[in-house]
Amino acid sequence: MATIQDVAAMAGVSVASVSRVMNNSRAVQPGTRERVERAARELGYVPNEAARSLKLARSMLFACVIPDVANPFFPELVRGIEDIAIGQGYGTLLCNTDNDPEREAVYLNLLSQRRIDGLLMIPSRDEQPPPGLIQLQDQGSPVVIIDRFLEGFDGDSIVLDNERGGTLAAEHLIELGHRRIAIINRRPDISTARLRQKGYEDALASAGLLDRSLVELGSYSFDFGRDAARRLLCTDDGPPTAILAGSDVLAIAALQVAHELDLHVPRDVSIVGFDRIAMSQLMSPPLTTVEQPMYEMARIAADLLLERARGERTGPGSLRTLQPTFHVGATTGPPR
Amino acid sequence: MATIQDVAAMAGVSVASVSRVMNNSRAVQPGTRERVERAARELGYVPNEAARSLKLARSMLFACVIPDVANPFFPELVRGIEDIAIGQGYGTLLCNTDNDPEREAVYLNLLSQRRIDGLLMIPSRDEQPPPGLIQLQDQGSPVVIIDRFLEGFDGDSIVLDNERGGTLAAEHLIELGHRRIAIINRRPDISTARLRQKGYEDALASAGLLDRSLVELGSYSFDFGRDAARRLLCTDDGPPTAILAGSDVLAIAALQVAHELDLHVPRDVSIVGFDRIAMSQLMSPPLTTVEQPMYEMARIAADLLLERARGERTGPGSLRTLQPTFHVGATTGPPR
DNA sequence: GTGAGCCTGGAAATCGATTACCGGAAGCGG
DNA sequence: CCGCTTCCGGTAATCGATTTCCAGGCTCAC
Repeated sequence: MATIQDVAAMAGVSVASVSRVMNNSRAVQPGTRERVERAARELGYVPNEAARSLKLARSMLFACVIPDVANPFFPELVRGIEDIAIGQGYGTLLCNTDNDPEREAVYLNLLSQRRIDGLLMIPSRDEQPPPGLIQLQDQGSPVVIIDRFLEGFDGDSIVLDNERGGTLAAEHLIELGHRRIAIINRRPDISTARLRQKGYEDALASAGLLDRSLVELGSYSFDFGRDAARRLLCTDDGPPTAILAGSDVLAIAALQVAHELDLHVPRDVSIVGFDRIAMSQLMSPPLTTVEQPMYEMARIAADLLLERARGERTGPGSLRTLQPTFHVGATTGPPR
Repeated sequence: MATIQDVAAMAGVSVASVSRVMNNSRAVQPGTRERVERAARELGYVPNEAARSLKLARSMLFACVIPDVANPFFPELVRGIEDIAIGQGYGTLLCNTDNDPEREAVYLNLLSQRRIDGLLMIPSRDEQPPPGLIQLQDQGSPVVIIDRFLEGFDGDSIVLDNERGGTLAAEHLIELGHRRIAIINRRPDISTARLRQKGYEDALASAGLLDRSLVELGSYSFDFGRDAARRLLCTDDGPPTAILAGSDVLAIAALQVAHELDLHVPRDVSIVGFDRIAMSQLMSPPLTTVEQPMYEMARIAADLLLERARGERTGPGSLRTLQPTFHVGATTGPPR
């Protein structure tokens, strides 16, 4: 591997000149520049980023800590940050936590060692920042928490107005004339589920339609969605005419169950999702759902990280709340 | 930020001892170890990975270069390599090329600078290795090409027996009694499409069923799938009773079109996909498809990278071909 | 008692870049 | 022609770790 020394020797100049040519950091005589560039080319010189990082005390690395890239909800987020990062010469480290605090801790430690210049994270828990996060912040790495609300976190956050999203979804069904509206949602252990639930319940309650026997709380998993939908739809005493699902994955599970029971959607049962993952629009029929603009959120986050990494932005963290957009697809209609 | 010097000073020992304690690289008196560990803890010392990388001439970094994480086909791959990598203390850099050779080149250059210890890649073209790839290999970074066959590449490759997969899919439909079988596939500009196509055509031809007017070649995109399916199914002169789709995304598009045309699947038309992406099994009905075990392929690739990175494996590249598994879902049945 | 061998710890070189500082040459106004 | 500034190149310190080499002390067998 050719080093800056080799290039300097071949070009007959000092390493300082080579560095200046490579980084355009100071004026250099055209002749010198020419010789350096030729030497670099001939030797196939590629600057060693580890050495640069060490000297410059920055890694040119962002990290994205999320539960699981294979979950259809997250890839857009990764794309968003990655697109911005590469445009500015930053690499992006991907970390899947599986919502496991231990695995998360391992990653945060790894990122600490690497002195990353920015972290975009969806925390596995939302009670309090994990120790690794605090450490990273103490080191001076900017952190943006996205999607979930993290209790006691001191940094930038970007979230969706989940409560409003829940309200929009519920009101849509109420306006269509539904009276028996079920809810399938994750148990309220994370902020997104909690707030969406509040949105649903408040809207239903103020229309006098809240029926606790039609509420199924569990996880965001496909399997829970299937189980819950089966319980709701297989009942004898009047199944619901509509289902509010706390995520698109839950909605898709419900849709599958409806198909299996030979129920027509939306004639026999209306279904509303939440998130608007890409997949929800590729299905047939396309899902009525509340959009959470993940790509956009990631871009905003990446810009925040950049500004802080460059010192263009200082001071306390900010909380930015985006408004959801409601999209009427083909899985909702008036009840029979 | 505390450095190894600070820890040494606080513990009253030399930096060598601190390093030895942190890395367990040589015996150290229990008393010394104790003092070092206490000092490290109190100072919140985190070793600087850039300095280690520089000295040790290794980055503890793998990279994964793929077209797009947001494409449902790739996340499993990323998960696979990431799971192995973190288990061995390696980080994973994610690079989305969008199949754009220029963006790919930018990334390969970035990875060169970082002296990554291993690269798992799906090349944007398969004619010949891009210059950046050669450079990376010259640097000594092991490279594994996955999924596609890269002409003239000198390294390890892992591919599926796509031709066999195509044959399996076609034979399934032939055995069910279909006579008018259409094909929707990507144009044969990359090896996967080419070989799958060959598998389809050979099987159909040897049954005397190949009908070129029922072959639609374009891209793997959802939109092309819709257009092609519409052309095939909206015709007056006897639409096909079955469709072989070159990917699950194309199959899902065809399924959507069939629904829109009020055609029942599989009664009116059978559909077979390829890849078995997670989504294909969440739909209703679940897709009949050829499985390409992406997670498994990624794990094998990661193991190869590790072995080469550690010098446990040397010598010329190998080509490993995995056999596809055929899964009968609910989108195929006998023709009417 | 003594030399060989082991154990432990420290001093210093090293990895490959960046850049502060220095100095010589050239330009230039008076 | 002199002194000041500007331009450009080089020398060497520096970032924060690892590791080689060396030395002192101890054990132990003979």
